[in-house]
Amino acid sequence: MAKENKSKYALLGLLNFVPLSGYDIKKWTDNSLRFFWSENYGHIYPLLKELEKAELVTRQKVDSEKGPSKNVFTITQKGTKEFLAWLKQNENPETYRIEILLKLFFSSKLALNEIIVKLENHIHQQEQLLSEYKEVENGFDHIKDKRIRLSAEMTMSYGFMHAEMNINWARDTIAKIKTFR
Amino acid sequence: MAKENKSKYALLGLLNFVPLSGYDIKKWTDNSLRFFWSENYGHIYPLLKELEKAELVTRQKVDSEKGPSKNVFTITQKGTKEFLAWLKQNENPETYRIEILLKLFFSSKLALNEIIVKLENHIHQQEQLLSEYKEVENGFDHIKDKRIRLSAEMTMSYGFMHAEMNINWARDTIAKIKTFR
DNA sequence: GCCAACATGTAATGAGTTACATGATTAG
DNA sequence: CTAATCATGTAACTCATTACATGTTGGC
Repeated sequence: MAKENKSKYALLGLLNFVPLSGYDIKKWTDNSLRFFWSENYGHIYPLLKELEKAELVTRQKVDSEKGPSKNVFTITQKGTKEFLAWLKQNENPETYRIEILLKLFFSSKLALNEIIVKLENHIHQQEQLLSEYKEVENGFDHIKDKRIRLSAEMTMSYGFMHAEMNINWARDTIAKIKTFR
Repeated sequence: MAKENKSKYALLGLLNFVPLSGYDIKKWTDNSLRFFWSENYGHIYPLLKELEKAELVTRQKVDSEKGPSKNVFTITQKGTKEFLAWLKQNENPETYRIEILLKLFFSSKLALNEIIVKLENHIHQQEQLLSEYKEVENGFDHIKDKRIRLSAEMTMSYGFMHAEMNINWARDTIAKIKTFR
C-alpha cells in the first residue's frame, strides 16, 4: 500500500468549517494554512471528485456574488465521521527531506564563502516568510469563536518559532564557519 | 513537468564520498542523514538503475566481507559534474506539510485534554528523536577530515535545534491551553 | 538447523507538481 | 475593451511508500 492521503483530510477539515469550492479551498491553503500546508488545483479538483464519489461530500452549483458560478462542496455525515476519526488518531512521526541540509551535508565540495551565501539566502527566505506570516496573523484578529482562534494561534506560533529557529540556526552556523580553520 | 528528483542528488552525493551498494546507501540515510533525509529500497534500487543508464554511475559486483556479494556503484565524471551543478544551485523554499499542525488547526472539534495528549505525544516523539540523534552524533567523532566534520556538525545542529524547538512549542502550547477559558 | 543480518529487486498504488486549456465576470 | 480575477478542470509526469518475493552468509 502507498502512503495515506492527507490532502483528503485537509479538504474535509476545511469543509467541516464551511462549504467551499475548489477555488476557495486553494485560497484557504494559500492563506491561513500556509504555515504548514499547501495544495494545488491539480490535486484539489480530482480529489473533490473522488470525495464526492465516496459520498463524503456533496456538490451544489451556486451563483457567486463575484465572478462566475461555482461548485460548492458540503461535507456529509459520512464525511464528518471519517474526518473526526482521523482527527482523533495518533500521528506517525514525520520524515523530513530538507534540501539545504542535504547540500550542507555534502558541502565539503564547496568553498566556505559559497556555504555562507547559501545560509544568508536561507535567512532571507525565512525572514520573508516571517513577514508574510505576520499578515496572516492580522487576518486571525477577525475570528470571533475563541476555540477556533486558539486553534489558529497554536499553528501560527509554530510557523513563527520554526522560521525563527531556522534563522538562529543559520546565523550560528555562519558564525561557526567564520571561525573554521 | 513534475517536481525534481532530489533523491538522485542524495545518492550521487553519497557516492561522491565513496562507492556504495543500494543496501549501504539505505544504511547511510537511516543513520547519518536521518536528521533531514530518508530513502527506502523501493526508491533506491530503481534509481540506481536509472543513474547507471544515464551514465552517472557504474556498477561493480564485489564480494562482501560479510554476507553475500553486492553491487557497488561508483560515481562517474559525468555524475560528479551533475552533482556539483546541483550543489551550487540556489534552493527553492520548502513547502511544508505537517500533519499535527493540520490537526491542531481543526482541533476545535476535540476536547482540550485530547489536544494536550497529542502535544505530549509530540514531545515524547521529539525527545526520542533527540536521543537517537545523540547516538548518531557519537559516530561523527570518528570523522578525521575537518571539513567533512564541519558539514556533519552543521546538519546535526539543525536536527537538535529543530527537535528542541518542537518541544518548546508543544510545551508553550500546552501551557496556553491550560489557561484557556 | 535456524535466525539475524546481508542484499536486491519488482509490483501496486497513490501522492503531488506543473503545464496546459478554457471560459465567465467585473472594474476601470 | 481589456486586464485582473474568478473558476474549473485535464494531462503528463515524476516522486515516494509499502508490500511482496527471493536468496545468501555466518554465527550460535
